[in-house]
Amino acid sequence: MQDHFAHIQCGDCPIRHRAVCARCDADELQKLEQIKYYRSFQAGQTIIWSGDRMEFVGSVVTGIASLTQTMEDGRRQMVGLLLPSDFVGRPGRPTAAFDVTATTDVVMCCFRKKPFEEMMSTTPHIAQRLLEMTLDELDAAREWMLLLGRKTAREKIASLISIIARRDAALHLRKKTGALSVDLPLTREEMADYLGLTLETVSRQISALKKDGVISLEGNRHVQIPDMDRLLEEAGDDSDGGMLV
Amino acid sequence: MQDHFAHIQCGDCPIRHRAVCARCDADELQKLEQIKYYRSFQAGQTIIWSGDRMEFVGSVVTGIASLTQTMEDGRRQMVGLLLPSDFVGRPGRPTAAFDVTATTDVVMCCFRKKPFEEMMSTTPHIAQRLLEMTLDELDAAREWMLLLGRKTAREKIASLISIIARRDAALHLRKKTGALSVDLPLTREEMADYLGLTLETVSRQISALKKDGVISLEGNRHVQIPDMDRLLEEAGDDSDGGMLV
DNA sequence: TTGTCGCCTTGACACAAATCAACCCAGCGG
DNA sequence: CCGCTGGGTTGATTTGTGTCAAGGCGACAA
Repeated sequence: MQDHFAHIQCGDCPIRHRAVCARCDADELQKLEQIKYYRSFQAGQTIIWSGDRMEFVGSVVTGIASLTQTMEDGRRQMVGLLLPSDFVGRPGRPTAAFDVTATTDVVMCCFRKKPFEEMMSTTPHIAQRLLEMTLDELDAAREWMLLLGRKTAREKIASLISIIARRDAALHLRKKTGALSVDLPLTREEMADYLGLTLETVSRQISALKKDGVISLEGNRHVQIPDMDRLLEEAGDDSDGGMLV
Repeated sequence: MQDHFAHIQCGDCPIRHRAVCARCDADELQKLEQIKYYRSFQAGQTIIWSGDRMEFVGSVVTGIASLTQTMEDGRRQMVGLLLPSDFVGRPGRPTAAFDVTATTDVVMCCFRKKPFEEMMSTTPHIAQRLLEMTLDELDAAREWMLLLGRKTAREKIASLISIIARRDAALHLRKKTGALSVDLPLTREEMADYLGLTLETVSRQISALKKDGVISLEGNRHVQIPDMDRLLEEAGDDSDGGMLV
């Protein structure tokens, strides 16, 4: 990925925080150590409610969390998927704008918000780093708007699978050639909420892609991708670069 | 609006740049004056092509511009609407991610990118300001994802009208009580591209809302809103706060 | 073993929105 | 005056997804 993803490991934390980048010096890292703590959440547990006062910012260390929005009548839309190393929080904002839910068991590395914000105002490159990350998220959200507004159900499914495959590959630093396989970290219903579909349509389209040989399944969750280019073509994706989920 | 929208006028520029806020001192403003210039665009003209190298950042001064994405087969999705005072550009990024098109005649106040970025790295509050603005845009994009993924055509139209009314009211500092009226700055087709619909559906739903007395029309573009709460109810909107377009 | 539960699949049918098509109207230039 | 063009409306029909309903499968507990 691009150089702006350069990041280093933060103390004894097993993941690399993208917000705490290689530009941080030893002093800064030590300050971060002092305000950091870990929190665990069980699958299904709500990490943050929309509108809640947030007392921390942080990164996902292990597990998957999702950002969702719900209408009064129960219609739900997932607006973001948080994978390990993804940043959570809104520096400079007192409250959360969306629900954050643990999809699997989740461990988060949190920084107390107040001191983190103080660091931000004295350490200009942290604000710049966060700005870059937020711009990436904004691009991703806008890409997703194209998917939600204009793609067919089949294209939506193909897009989702290829994006998870890409993120997965980036995370595990696997090579991108040959046959890939991915574990879908979401239930059919969660995929539906992400894609603006119903779970039945998701199921049907996955079956259709399987029947047409675009993917093959092993169990319900494990997907093999014999030909990534074919999948991308099904996704209707011209831009196969840069997209974050 | 919230205090983070606090902003001051920049030199002789007729609008207030939200990125150049009250925290800027005289020195900083003078630096900005030196790197600023104006550009005009005609309605329909493309301001920036996706992928182009961008040599400036700036704000819309007058007119309306739109951020769009197009698939190879021509399907289009508008991913943002840029009204006067909205910021354009991606500090820290060399290229544009989406097409920017002038919907009406547009005047932009631009800052040369390189010196602007240099100012950013020496003036921490500008990066923080931009981070806050980008977080707002991200929230708006995510709200729009709910609209695109889960709302009906009727709800989409009602949402669009109420959002334009709100932005308009904020811009002109009108009071929000009593009957409102708004000019739709978009053609039916542009609305369709924004809402993930076809222009025929847009037209039909506007007619339906008119028939049901939720809005009334004067010409094609001018909308009166007898009862804003009724419109918000039609929009299925719980959160009537904060949303930017 | 049997029952239950969560997750998933598949079928039949309904319906909202897309598609295709005709037409209206205002503005404008010749 | 005319015809033309761009934007907008409305109708008829098709179609992609949603909705409702039944059932499969694996995990787990009694």
